[in-house]
Amino acid sequence: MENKTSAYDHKKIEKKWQKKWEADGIYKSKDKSKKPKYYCLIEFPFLSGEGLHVGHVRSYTAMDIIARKRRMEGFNVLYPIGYDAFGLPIENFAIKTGRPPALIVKDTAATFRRQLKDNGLSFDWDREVNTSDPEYYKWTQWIFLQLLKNGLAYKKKMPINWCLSCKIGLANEEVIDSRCERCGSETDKREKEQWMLAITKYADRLDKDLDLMDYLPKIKTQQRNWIGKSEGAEIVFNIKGSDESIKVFTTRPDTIFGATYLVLAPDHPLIREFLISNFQFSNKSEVEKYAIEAKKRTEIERTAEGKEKTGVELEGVKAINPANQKEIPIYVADYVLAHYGTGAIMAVPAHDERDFEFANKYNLPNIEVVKEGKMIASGKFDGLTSEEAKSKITEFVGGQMKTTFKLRDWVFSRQRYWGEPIPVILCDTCGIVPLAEKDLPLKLPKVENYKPTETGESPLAAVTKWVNVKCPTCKGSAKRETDTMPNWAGSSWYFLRYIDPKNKKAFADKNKLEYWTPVDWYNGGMEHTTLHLLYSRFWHKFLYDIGAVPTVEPYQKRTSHGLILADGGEKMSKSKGNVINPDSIVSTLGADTLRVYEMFMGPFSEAIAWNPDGVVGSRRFLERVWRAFSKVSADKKLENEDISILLNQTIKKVGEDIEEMKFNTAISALMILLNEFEKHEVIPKSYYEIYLILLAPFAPHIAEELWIMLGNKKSIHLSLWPKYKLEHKKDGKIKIVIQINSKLRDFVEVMAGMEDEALKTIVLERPIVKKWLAGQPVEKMFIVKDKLVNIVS
RNA sequence: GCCGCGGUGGCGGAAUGGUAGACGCAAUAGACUCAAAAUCUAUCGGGGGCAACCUCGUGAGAGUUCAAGUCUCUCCCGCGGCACCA
Repeated sequence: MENKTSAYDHKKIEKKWQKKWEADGIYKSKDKSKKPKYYCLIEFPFLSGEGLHVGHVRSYTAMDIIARKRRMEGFNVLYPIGYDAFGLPIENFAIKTGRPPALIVKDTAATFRRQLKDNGLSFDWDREVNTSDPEYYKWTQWIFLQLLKNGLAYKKKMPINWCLSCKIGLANEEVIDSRCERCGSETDKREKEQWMLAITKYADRLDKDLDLMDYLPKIKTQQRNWIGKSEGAEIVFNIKGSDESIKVFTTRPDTIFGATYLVLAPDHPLIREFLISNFQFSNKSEVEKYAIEAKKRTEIERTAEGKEKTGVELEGVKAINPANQKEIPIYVADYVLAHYGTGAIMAVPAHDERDFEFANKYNLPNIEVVKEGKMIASGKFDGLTSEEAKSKITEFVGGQMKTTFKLRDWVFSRQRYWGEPIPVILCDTCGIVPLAEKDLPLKLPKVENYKPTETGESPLAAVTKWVNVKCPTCKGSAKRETDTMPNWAGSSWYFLRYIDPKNKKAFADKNKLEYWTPVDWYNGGMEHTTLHLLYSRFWHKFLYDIGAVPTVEPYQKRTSHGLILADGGEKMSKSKGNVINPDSIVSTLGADTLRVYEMFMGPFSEAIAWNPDGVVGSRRFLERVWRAFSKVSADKKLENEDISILLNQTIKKVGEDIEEMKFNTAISALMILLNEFEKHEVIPKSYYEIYLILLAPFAPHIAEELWIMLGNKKSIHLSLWPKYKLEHKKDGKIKIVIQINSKLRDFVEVMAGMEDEALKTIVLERPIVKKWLAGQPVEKMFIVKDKLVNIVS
C-alpha cells in the first residue's frame, strides 16, 4: 500500500510551521523549571546594513542543532539572539545619508530578524537585546562606572591615527599603507588622552583559569600566546659617566655575557628625556628624526623579521654590561616596542635572530655564550646549564626575576558618535567625576553631524547644550566626557542581559543569574579569540569580583566555526559582487535545504567556499526523504535485522557527531541510512519515525511536516532523542583484513572475538596467503583484534 | 615577521597509527520519454592487464613504526589574528 503524497514543496510548509512554533511558544526558555538548564550561545550579529550572511546561517544553524538536541534530551534550553548595534558601518551610513543611526538600526535589525526567522532557528525571541537601546547601554555604562570605581579605568595619552587632510582620527581599518582610506592623503600618529581599561591586572588569571575551561585547544593556545606570559629578568645597565641608567627586560638573562649592545624603543620615555635634558650625545637631531619617523610605521611593519632592521646609535654614549663591565653601545631601533617589558633590551646577536640581523648590519660583535645547553665564555658561570644560569646570573648582576605579559591595557575611547557615551563629567576643580548611577542611562544627544570633529574629538563635543554641565560635586561649570565606548563594550556582557532582558533594577536578577550562568556552550569565529573573547572574560571576572555574577568564568565551553568564502575561495564582499544572499536560497530551495547544505558542505571548523552546484544535492536528499514516506508501513513484521543494525549505528553516529560538531558526517550517515531504506519495498514506520527525529535538528520543517503526516499530534521537536543499542549480526561473523608485509592481500570472515592463535592458523591456511609467502618463513604476526592481521616475513 | 590553523580524485570532502577516497557534486553510458527535465541503473584517482589482479598515489623532502593522510623534523603554499572593523 502506497501512501498518497504530493511533491515536496518547501513553500507550503516552512512558513506554516514557523508560525505554529512561534504561536505555541515551543522554543521559549523557562526561568523556573525542574529540568536541568542548558545555555547555548552564538555571537550576535553585528549590524552592518548588508543583512544576514550565509556565514551567520552556518554558525547559528550549528548551535540550533545543538539546542534542538538538548531540548529532546530533556533540558530547559536558553538559545537567545540580539544585535550588536553600535559601530562604524552604521555611523558611516548615517554620515552618508544623514539618517539618524537609531533609525538605521531599527530597519537593519528588522531585516535581520525576518531573515533569521525565515531560517527556522529556534531562538527565544522574547529575550532579544540591542546594544544601542538606552535600556541596554544603561547597564554597559553602569559596568563602566564600577570599573572606574575599582581603579580599572584610567586616562592615558595614547597615539591615534590621524589624517592630516581630513583632520579626523581614523580607525586602523581606515588606514591603508599609512594613507587615509577616505581621501588618500598621508596619515600620522597623534597623542590623545584616552580611556583605558586595566585588563593587564587580570592577565595572570585570564591565563591560569583557561585550565578550568572546555575550550578548543587551539583557542586556549591562541589566548595564552596573546596574553604572552613570560618569565624573565629586569637588569639595570648603568651609563658610563652619568647617573642615568637603562633597565632592560630579558627572558634570557643567562646570555648576558653575550650582550654586545643595548636597544631602546624609539618611543621609550628615556629618549625624550635625553633629548630635552642636557645629557650629552653628538647626534641628537638624527635620533629625534628617527623617533618621529618610527611613529608613522605600524607595529607589524616595525617588528617584521626579514624586513631590514633600522636604528641609530646614541653616539658618544656607552652602557656598562654589569656582568663583565664591558662598555657597549646604545641604539634606538624600532624593532623594540616601548610597551613590552621595559621598552629596552640587551641585544645578544648570538642567541636572538633579530639581534643577529641588526648586529650584522651595523657590524656589532657576536659572542656565543651557550653551547649545547651549557654556558661558555661566561666567566665563573661556565659549565652551568642555561636554565641554572638564569637565576644565578640575574642575582650576580643585581637584577630581579620578573614575570611580564604581552597583553596590553585596553584602549576604551573612540572619538565617534555611534557608541555608548562614557558617563563621566570632567571638572577643572574636581577632575573626573563619575555620573551618579541614578542618572543612567546617559543618552546620546541628537546631533546635526555624525562626523568626527577637526579637533580630533567626537561629534558630541559640538553639542554644547549636552556637553556643558554643572559639576555634581562643586557645582562649578564642567564638561561631559565626549568619547564613546568601543563595540567591545556592549558585546562583553550581552549574554548576561539575555538572562533577564527587561529588568529595570539590575542588569539581571541574581536568582536568574544563579540559575542560567555560566553559558554552557559558546560558538563563534576564531577571529574573536583574542579580543572579544578575552575582553568579555575580563569583564565577567571583574563582575565576579564585585559580587555581581556567581561564576568566575562566563563560558564553560567554546568552539569555533570556519568562514564561508565565495565560489572561487575569496572572501564574499559587496564590491566583488560575489555575495550569496540566504534569502534567495530560502525562497528557491527552502530553509531546510540551506541548513542541510551549510552543515554538509564541509568540516564545520574550517573555511570553505560556497558551491552553487552543491546546494542541489541537499535539496535532492530532502526530496528523497519526502518520497520515502510513501513506502512507510506500520506492519511490525517488516522490521528487519540488517536495517535495524544500521539504524542503531546511525543513532549513535548522528548523536556523537553533533556533539563534536561533525555535522557533515552526521548528514552523511543519514544519507547512508536513507540509501538503505530505498533498497526495500517498504519502510517500517518505527524506523522512519526515528529517522525523522534524527533529521529534525537539521531540517526542522520537513521533519515536522512528515511527522504530523504520520499521524502524530505533538510537534516532533518535543520528542525525546532516541536511544540506541549496538547489535551484532545473529551469525556473529566479522571480516578481517589480512596484510602481508603491510600490504593488503586478502580478507577472511571469522567469528567475532576469535582467539589470536585460532585466527593465525586460519589465516596461514589461506591460499592467497600461501601464494604471497611463497615458502618464506613467517617472522612475526601482528593482530588487531577483530580487525586485521599483518604477517611479516 | 610573530601566534594559530590547514594542504587527500575534476570539485566539497571521509578515514580511534591498521582496507585511502565514505557521503555528496560534476561527468560519462544506459533505462524511461515524441523530446527535454526530473527520476532510476551502471561507471567514475593515475598506469598496466581480456580478467583475476598488479602497481603508483594524501603539498615537497627526510625520519619513527610490522604499519603513516594520521606521529617527529625541515621546507613550500593557503587561510585567520596582530590590539581603533567587529
